[in-house]
Amino acid sequence: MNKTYRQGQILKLIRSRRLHTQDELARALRSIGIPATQVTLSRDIRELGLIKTPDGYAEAVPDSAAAPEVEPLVREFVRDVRAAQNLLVLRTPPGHANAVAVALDNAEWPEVTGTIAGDDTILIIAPDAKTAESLRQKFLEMLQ
Amino acid sequence: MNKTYRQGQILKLIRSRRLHTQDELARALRSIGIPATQVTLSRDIRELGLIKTPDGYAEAVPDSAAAPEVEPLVREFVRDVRAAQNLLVLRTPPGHANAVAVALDNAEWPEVTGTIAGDDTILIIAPDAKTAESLRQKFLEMLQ
DNA sequence: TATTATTATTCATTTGACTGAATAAAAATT
DNA sequence: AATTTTTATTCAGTCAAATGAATAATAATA
Repeated sequence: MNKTYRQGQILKLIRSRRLHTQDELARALRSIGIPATQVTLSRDIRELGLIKTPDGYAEAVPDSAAAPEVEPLVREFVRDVRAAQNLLVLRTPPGHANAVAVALDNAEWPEVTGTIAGDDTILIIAPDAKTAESLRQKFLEMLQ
Repeated sequence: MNKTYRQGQILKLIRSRRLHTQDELARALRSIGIPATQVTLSRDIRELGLIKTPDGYAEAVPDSAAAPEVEPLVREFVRDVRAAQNLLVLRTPPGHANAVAVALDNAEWPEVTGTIAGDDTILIIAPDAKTAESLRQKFLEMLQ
């Protein structure tokens, strides 16, 4: 069973009814044909940034929600990294730039003053040229 | 060595100089620290939709460029699929909707009249409700 | 056409992501 | 505080993607 879909159904379930424990959630999922153990749900809950409330599991307020990790996204989607002055230009396959930029924004690195994403290009504004270059190195290391 | 990055560097290389054979390309890559065999490059070239011209390998004109496969993207990114009348709503993690929509647009399925993508939501317009429902099934099967 | 050069495919191996069983850790309850 | 319930972690197994060696298929050239 597909992980992203399972996580989507977890979100759907906790929005529609109160689920207080991971075992309860496991049963709810099983009833819609998605088998998963408590171990897997523990991981899903962390990845989705869910929090446990007296009313059951709930989504965290946006800013504290689980931020996607930068490195896996860079490793999967970044085709090229170029520096120009204090700017960095990352290229991705078509349509993927935004996802990488979202992760970068959430990460709130000091080296990243801001980002703008198009369809296959991300512009990263760094504080200065030196930082941009070291940031470039950081990305290249992620790409090995 | 990372696949997406290697493919990005292949694009960069063929834009900057004429590379006539896959072995030539392999050598060019090796010189910038990216080891790859001819076998791997044969696959990369297909995935990138490159074409062989008298001036060496080149990118295909956009429309005939290699379209990303729908199924792997759906499997990796789609969290939920809902139908309403002749419309289908797909949900993805933040930032990934566009990539899936790009693949759907390129696929030019008869069941998909058009798509609109936001940040984490894709609206698919189908010709009619029946088609929308069968399309929903198609997606659910991809997700197993 | 025969030969050589180039590219694509098959098969086996490697690698990493995902998952579950067992269990440790933490929280809740008695 | 002791017990029970719930959650997180470790370790090992499974599976799919990525890759290369060998080789088949195709294209270019003599």
